[in-house]
Amino acid sequence: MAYHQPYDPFYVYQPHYHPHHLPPQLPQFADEPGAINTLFVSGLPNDVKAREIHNLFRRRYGFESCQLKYTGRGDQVVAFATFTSHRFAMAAMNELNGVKFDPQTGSTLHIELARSNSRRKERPGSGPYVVIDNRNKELSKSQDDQSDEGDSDPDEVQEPRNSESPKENDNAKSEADSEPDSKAPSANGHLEKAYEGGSGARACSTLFIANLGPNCTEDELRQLLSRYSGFNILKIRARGGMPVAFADFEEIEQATDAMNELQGNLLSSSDRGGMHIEYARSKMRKQ
DNA sequence: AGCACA
Repeated sequence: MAYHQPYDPFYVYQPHYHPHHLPPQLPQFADEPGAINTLFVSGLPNDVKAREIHNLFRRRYGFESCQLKYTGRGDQVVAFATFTSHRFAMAAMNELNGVKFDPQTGSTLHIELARSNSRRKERPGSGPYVVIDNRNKELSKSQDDQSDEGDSDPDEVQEPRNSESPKENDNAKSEADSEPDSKAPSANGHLEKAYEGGSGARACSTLFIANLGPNCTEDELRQLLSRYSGFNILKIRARGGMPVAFADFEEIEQATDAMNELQGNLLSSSDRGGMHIEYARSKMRKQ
C-alpha cells in the first residue's frame, strides 16, 4: 500500500503554479532558431546522481537529453535538460520548478531556462549519462569562497566541451533507482518513446481545465481559448459541483502552448484562484 | 484535486 509521497519529483503531476495575467496578445515565441530548449536546474542535493536527473526528465514530453555538472564551487551540482523545442522545455519547467526533490534535506528544485542551449547531445557511444566534473580542475584560483549559498545562481551555462577525461571516477553508481524500467537509453537518441508510462501526465491534444468558478460559462472560456492556434472544441461539464472543461486542439504542441500560457490565469468568473490545466487523460472524441 | 464523450 505504499502511496506516493506528494512531493516525489519523479511523480509530479500537479506542481506549483505561478499565476500571472494573460498578456493582451498572443506571445508567439514558437521555435525560432535560437530559441532556448534547455533548462538549467539548481537546488539539487550535492549527492545527486546523473541517473536521477535522467529519471526526473525522461518522461517529460519532448525530452532529449540531460547532463549533470559538478561546478567545482564547493559541492555545488547543477544539471541541464534539453528538449526538442522551447515549448516542451517550458512545459517541463512549469511542472517541476519548485518541487521538493529530496524529502530528507528538503531541497527544492529551481528550474529556469538555460542561458544557452546544450550542444552536447546524448551519444550512444559515450555512455548513458553525461557528467561534467569540474571538482578537481581547481586552477590557481582556488579560493573556497562560500557565501554563495542559496539556490539561484546559474554560473556557468556555457557550452560544455569534451570532458571525457579519465579523471572522472565515482559517478552514477549504486543508489537505489526510483524508476523500475530505467535501463540505459540505448541507441535511440530520439524522442519516439519519450513520455509514456503510467505515472505522470501524458501529453494529449485535449486539455483538462479545473479550478473554475461556479459561474464560469462556456462562452467565457471559449472566447479565451479561441485566441490560441489549433483550438478546436470546448466542453464544460459540472459533475457534482464545480465545473470542469475539456478543450481540444489540433496538435499536442498547440495544446501545450495554450496550457503553458493560460496556466494559473484568472477568469472573470474565477473565485478560487486561477485555472488548473492539465493534459486530459484521453483525447476528446470526434463527433 | 476535480477527466467526458465513445
